[in-house]
Amino acid sequence: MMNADDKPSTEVEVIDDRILSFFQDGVRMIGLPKSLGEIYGVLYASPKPMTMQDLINRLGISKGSASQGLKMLRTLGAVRQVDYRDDRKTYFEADVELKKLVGGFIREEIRPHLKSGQDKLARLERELDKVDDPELKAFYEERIKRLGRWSGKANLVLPLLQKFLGE
Amino acid sequence: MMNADDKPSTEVEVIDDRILSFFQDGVRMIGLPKSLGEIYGVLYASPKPMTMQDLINRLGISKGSASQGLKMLRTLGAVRQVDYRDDRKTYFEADVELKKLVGGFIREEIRPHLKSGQDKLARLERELDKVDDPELKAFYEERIKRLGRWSGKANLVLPLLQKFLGE
DNA sequence: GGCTGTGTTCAATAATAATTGAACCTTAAA
DNA sequence: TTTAAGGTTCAATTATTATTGAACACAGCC
Repeated sequence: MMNADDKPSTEVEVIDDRILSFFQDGVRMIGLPKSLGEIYGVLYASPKPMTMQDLINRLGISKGSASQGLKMLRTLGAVRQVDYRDDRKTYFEADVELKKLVGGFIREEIRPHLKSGQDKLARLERELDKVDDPELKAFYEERIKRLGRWSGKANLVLPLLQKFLGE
Repeated sequence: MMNADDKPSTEVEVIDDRILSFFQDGVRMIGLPKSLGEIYGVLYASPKPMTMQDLINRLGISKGSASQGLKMLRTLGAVRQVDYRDDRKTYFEADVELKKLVGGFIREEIRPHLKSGQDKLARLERELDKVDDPELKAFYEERIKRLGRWSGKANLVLPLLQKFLGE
């Protein structure tokens, strides 16, 4: 959360740290590792693109962490590589479009779970036939149908959400 | 996920296990401990109210876990105590209203984070005055304002979400 | 009172998830 | 073709979270 040496000195560093801590909490809320929030936070608070080494210095994290964190953030669409100076290094900057962030999160973290849930449901429905007791069968039928409705609603609401947060 | 003895024998037990596994994944997705999903799943799949001891037997978990899990599920509004038989025991059943579940989750897990984020933002804005460099100040101003917009959108969207999932 | 069944709490422990660091790959410069 | 810098991967380690179990509280019964 702080500089690598734990001593924020300038006013700007204080602000950076606050922004960082904002994102640290933010990612926890949606169940992503803290370091993702930290990396994104640093990039979000930086007027210039940064290299992996910059992040390592700033946050005091390992090369492995930085590499993996950036990878994940890129697949989420939260961070992008940019051309900047004619280095061998790769430079990164935060993508600050909420639409993009939410979209990436839904695509990577929500959809797959939802899908696997729906597969499970389909299997469950087939299982149901084998229940003999008609009363019990009716009970399960209702409960399983309800799960289907939940799932359907989630499918409906996600695009709406994305749209709403997008404009 | 299975019975305490790991041998689902009847068809009904197979279905129960499938429902259970459905919820195990479901709670992971929203970042709650697996055991909550298990407990809720058992109750969701049960035509009758159950006691804590029933859950302990079914899931092979400890008394402490069961007690804590039920407590959490009650504060989320996912499970409720019901009168059933004139026992000394307390009986529980699942609340199956999606509205209620989503509402409880938003209230207990989302709102507090959102609130703390908004507090952080307010402090950040005050900090901003102390930045001298006008260019840098403009940059931070933009970024911080953007965070405020995100936060505002979240505040707007939550009630809508709840409404949409409710009917 | 003492005893038993039901439930809660919380420090200790176990399980899980995140982070590290060493080995490795690639590319470009020497 | 050797060296070094930038980057990735993944098994080992560390940190974090969840679960346990023992101690406790309460209520009804004997």
